[in-house]
Amino acid sequence: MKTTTINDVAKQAGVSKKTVSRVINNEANVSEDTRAKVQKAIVETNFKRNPLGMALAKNRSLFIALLTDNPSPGYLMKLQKGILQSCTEEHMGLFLYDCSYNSNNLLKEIEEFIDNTLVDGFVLAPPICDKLELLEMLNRKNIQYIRIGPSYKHQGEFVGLNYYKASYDVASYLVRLKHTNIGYIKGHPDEESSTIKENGFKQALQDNKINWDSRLVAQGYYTYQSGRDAAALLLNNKPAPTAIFASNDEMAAGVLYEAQSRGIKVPDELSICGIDDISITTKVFPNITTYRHPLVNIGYRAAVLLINRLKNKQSSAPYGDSKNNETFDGELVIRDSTASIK
Amino acid sequence: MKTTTINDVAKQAGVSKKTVSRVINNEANVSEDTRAKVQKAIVETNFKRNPLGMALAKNRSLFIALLTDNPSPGYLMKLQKGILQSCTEEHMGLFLYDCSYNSNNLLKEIEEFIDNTLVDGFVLAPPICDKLELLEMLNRKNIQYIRIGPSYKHQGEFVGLNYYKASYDVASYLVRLKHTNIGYIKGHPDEESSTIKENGFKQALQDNKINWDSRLVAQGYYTYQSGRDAAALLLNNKPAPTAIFASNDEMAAGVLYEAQSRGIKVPDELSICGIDDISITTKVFPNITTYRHPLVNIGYRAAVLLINRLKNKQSSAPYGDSKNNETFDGELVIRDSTASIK
DNA sequence: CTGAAAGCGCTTACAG
DNA sequence: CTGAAAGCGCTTACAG
Repeated sequence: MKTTTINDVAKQAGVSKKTVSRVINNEANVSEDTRAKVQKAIVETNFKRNPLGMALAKNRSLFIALLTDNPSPGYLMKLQKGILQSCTEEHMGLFLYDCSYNSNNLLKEIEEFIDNTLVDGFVLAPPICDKLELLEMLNRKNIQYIRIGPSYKHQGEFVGLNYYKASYDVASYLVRLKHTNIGYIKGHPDEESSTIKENGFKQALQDNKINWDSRLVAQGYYTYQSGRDAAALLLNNKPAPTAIFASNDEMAAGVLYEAQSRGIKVPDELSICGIDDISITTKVFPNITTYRHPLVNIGYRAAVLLINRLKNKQSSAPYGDSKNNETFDGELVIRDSTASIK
Repeated sequence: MKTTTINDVAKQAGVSKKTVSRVINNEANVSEDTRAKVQKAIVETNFKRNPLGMALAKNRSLFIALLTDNPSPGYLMKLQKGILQSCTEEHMGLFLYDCSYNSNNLLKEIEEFIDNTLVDGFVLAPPICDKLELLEMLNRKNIQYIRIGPSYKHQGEFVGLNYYKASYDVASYLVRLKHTNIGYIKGHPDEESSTIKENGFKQALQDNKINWDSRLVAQGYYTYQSGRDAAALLLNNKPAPTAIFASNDEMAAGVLYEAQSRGIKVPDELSICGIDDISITTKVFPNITTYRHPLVNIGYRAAVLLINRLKNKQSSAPYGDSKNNETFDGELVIRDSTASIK
């Protein structure tokens, strides 16, 4: 099955292939007449531009990749879904690359990946989006990227989640339920988001005149197991907290398990909240109250911004230092894992 | 940063670029002497073959893609992880494409994806791997693929899971726990695996002289919600089943939720089992007894087989009709959602 | 506004 | 065993 090339279109339209190239790239300086002729020929010959030809000539593939470090599956799935959707709309393929945050030769591995696939854009998911050496390497190699996460040391563009509002709102909600003895499980110490969420939590306490008690704070790492472990610690307090706020859902699920394995009734004896609204929150019993981040949308927008940037760069349209950042708000989602103090 | 090309290597080694090409493709007919010279030059110039150049010349990208229909996230994540691992080892990129099984123009969309990315190989996950029109289209376009799932109408190669053994073993285990009133939730009616699992279940009942009771069988669709719905139906039976065997974990999690929301104690009043061993089974309380399929391994092997095939085809090595199928066994994993009848 | 030439990095087909 | 030529499908840089 011979595919039709730019040459076939040129012949059919009676123009040079350069002119065809102009049309498919939407360049200026083509008379309306010939443009129409070419477009007609494109349809007639069922022409599709071969991306490899373009990539080789331009030295840019327009392929993008999602770089992850295998965080919570539910989080990743939603993000991935949005990114994929945008890529499909833009007729682009999405590469996947799963790396290891702590690998010693992380940078080398990623450079190799770039060489092997010739991607020229990355969507960086947390926690990899906060890895400064990586961002610097990408800058050096002139590989475009967009970060999923809050602004970080002024590197690159980002699509942000409003982590502060998330934790502030969740904490305030728990206070409205008359909880004052609230355990808090922090996120991974290396991630920007952890600090921001903690600040939101503290501020909510302060605004409600509740004292901050360090015995009610436990270190987590955004993983299920770390949520369990932290809950075990917090629940050993006397008196035990009446609510535990885990700074992501993956940990909240761990808290729920730990509570249930100790025979603690949720929400009657313990309220539990998370952040993100990943799928597991509606699969466990009881469903977990959380703060919904529009992750699918966030992934979608991140990919759109990245792809637009690549395309603009290609057509040498103005692309200054103006950053196209977007920050998404979310909303509190009240479910069955929280109840008010009687 | 100018990258070094085959020409640079040729110059450095004092040979023609064709000879360099021979060396990097491991072709015969190169004297050991020049091969060594070229290899030395490759190292010295830090040469990396540009995949786009090769792809354009050969009209094959060696890129592969994972084609999914967004099944249970946990299932997909494990599969993806294995595939990714193999791709990384082989220095290949993995494209992702999420399609909609029921889309009217599924085939057209996939053809477009192929045109846009020039992938020349697919890993087909269930349920998409059982879509005959798709397989035929891929055959026609001469796109290689490997299916994750049992043999199906003699199409293509596959990496199979032993579904029969899975359900036979789980059912037998429930019988050993003295359950005789066992509810069964079938898989999606369009998927081969559903029939095979049901056969395994029936055979186990028969071998243990337990009568098959159609009121104890409910239709599921491999989704969480369908598991809940089916459980609701089954639990309305009088007497209610003492165990429910869902033919995948996603549904088993739904069963657990439904039971708990009715105040039914698991495992004391109801035992629950699934199949697959996806991550949710160890995140809910109680952890769910299941049959572990080595999904990471399965994904890994599938990608290895596919990539080898592509490479062999490329080097025109013998590639007959000999199929390289592999079938993986799994193992029963007993956890806390099952108990014996007193 | 349009096109002929040269080139991106590699391979195939052929000649020696 | 080795290489010069032509080509994969597209674009850039230039000329008109």
